[in-house]
Amino acid sequence: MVVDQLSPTPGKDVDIDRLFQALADTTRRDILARVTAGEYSVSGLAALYAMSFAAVQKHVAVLERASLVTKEKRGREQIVRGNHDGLQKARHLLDQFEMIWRQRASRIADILAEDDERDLP
Amino acid sequence: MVVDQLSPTPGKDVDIDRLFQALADTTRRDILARVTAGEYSVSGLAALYAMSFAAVQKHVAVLERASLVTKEKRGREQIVRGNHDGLQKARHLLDQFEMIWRQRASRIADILAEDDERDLP
DNA sequence: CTGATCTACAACCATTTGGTTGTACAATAC
DNA sequence: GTATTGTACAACCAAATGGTTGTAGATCAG
Repeated sequence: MVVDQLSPTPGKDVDIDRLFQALADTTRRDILARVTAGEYSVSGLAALYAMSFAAVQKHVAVLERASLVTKEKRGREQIVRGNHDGLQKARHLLDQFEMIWRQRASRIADILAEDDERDLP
Repeated sequence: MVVDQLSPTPGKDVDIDRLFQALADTTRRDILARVTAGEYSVSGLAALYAMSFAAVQKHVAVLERASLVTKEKRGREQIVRGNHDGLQKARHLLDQFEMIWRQRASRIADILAEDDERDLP
């Protein structure tokens, strides 16, 4: 039975830091949702928000560095697409926390079960 | 059939920003994992990391503001526990992105299906 | 009571972040 | 050809972040 396995890799995990950091902004989450649903050029995205083109460009760069998005040059435009793998990685991370939670719950259940045994002859 | 429903609530969602921001740090994720698995006092947590007590205290505060953790005073100690609801909220958010992805996939499937219909008499 | 422990909070500092404007260049349109 | 569009990138700025030290208040142990 595995008892303790909280941080298999101790040390800064910059990739995951970047992943959640990228998700920690409303504009970036909105961009991610849009490019996940369909294709957008950077300027097409920029037209949607009340901020400069450069600002949107930076947001896309943050998403790209976090592997949540990919860019591909098409003519003079840069097409942005959602990257499913990046998303799944984030989801997987949160699922691990859910697992830890359930492990704790079952450990508590085990303790209760041991109490029951003690009551038996 | 729902076609477009990317941002039902336009505007800064500071709660979700805080949620992912809180998750975007290795130390905080480690703290979260530990207090999700069991109980820790703030000083008990502080003993685990190569940084000052005040720094850990701040990390716990960030997790608390993000509703990922709760604190409860017990004697002179402050007990930190994982908050399952906060975690589920984050997971739910990523599940929504997964949904958007699948909607896009099925929309593409629909287009292909329409092509098939055109081929039929 | 005295001393040790646990916590809270302020002040400070370096770095990062989220935004701006401006410049430069490649690809398209006319 | 020239003009326009889409992008990249630098320089700058205010605010937030992640860390420090120091001070002060509660609570517990002897």
